Amino acid sequence: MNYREALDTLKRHGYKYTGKRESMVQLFNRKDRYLTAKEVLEEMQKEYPGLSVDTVYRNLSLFEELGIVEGTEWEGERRYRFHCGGDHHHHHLICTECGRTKQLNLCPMNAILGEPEGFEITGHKFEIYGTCSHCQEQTEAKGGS
Amino acid sequence: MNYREALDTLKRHGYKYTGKRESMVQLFNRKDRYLTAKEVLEEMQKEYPGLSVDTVYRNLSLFEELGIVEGTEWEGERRYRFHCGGDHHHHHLICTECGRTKQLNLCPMNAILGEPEGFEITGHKFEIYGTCSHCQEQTEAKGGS
DNA sequence: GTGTAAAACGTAATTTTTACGATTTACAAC
DNA sequence: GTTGTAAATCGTAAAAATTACGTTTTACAC
Repeated sequence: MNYREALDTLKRHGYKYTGKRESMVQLFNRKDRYLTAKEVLEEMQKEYPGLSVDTVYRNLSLFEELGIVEGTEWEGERRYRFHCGGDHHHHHLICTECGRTKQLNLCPMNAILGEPEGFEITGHKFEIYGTCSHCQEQTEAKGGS
Repeated sequence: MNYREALDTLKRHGYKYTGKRESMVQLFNRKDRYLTAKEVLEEMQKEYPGLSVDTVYRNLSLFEELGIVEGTEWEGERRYRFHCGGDHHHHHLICTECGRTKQLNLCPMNAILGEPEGFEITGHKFEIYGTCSHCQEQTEAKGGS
């Protein structure tokens, strides 16, 4: 997903092209990582001071529905990032400090064929959590002697 | 994990053996599936009408820390189930309707060796969501012609 | 330019989780 | 068995995340 694709997706589905939606798309394009609703709100309020939380949550849901962003949750909060990788299915290494990700070209579901009996699969989640090199450096710098 | 093991774990770590903790252990032992804090609260309030939410959350955290229960989250809520499988690492098929699980003897982390560069792994999550046979029947019964 | 449905505002309600001073209780020592 | 004490629980409130909704504003088709 890129900037133009995202706005095209909105148009194609008949949604209006507002400054706030453009701003949100730009935000996700700029920050290439998972963001919480709160982070999105705060970032966007720099440009739109009186921005309503309703607008953020509503558009986050819409964007996820349209595949503009992909959502997940960890540590009790829902998080979103620009939908990467086009159509090819993948998973992520996720830095729990900053939300940055690395793509994983491996899906464990390939090994599941025929496994479950009497269980209708509707989805799956495979995520590896940790600390990215960037955040490791930051921690070392702080804690260093 | 079983009933006696759970109480032994509490004793061994010097925690007090209260009626409420026993009741919670029994609850998880009885319901062999993921429960939300709210469900735990409501079930336990049948036996202890004035039960405080503080007690539930505090003990859920403690139980998870001691390995008596294992926690996860989906659909915006934290959930807990009796810790199964002793020491051998495993994952679950999870019914998102009722929280019942099936054990999966497969861990995708085996395929990751050497994969991530400059990324310190601290945890991972692999869960398959769906509808168990029990809940499929219920839906069919309701929606059936 | 106008009309209209969609979007956003402003604010409050809901829901989940955490916090904390006061009270009660488990349990060890006597 | 009684007693002392730290831990556990209560009762309630605060905090945090999310959802809801009537009103106002705005994008955009005509």
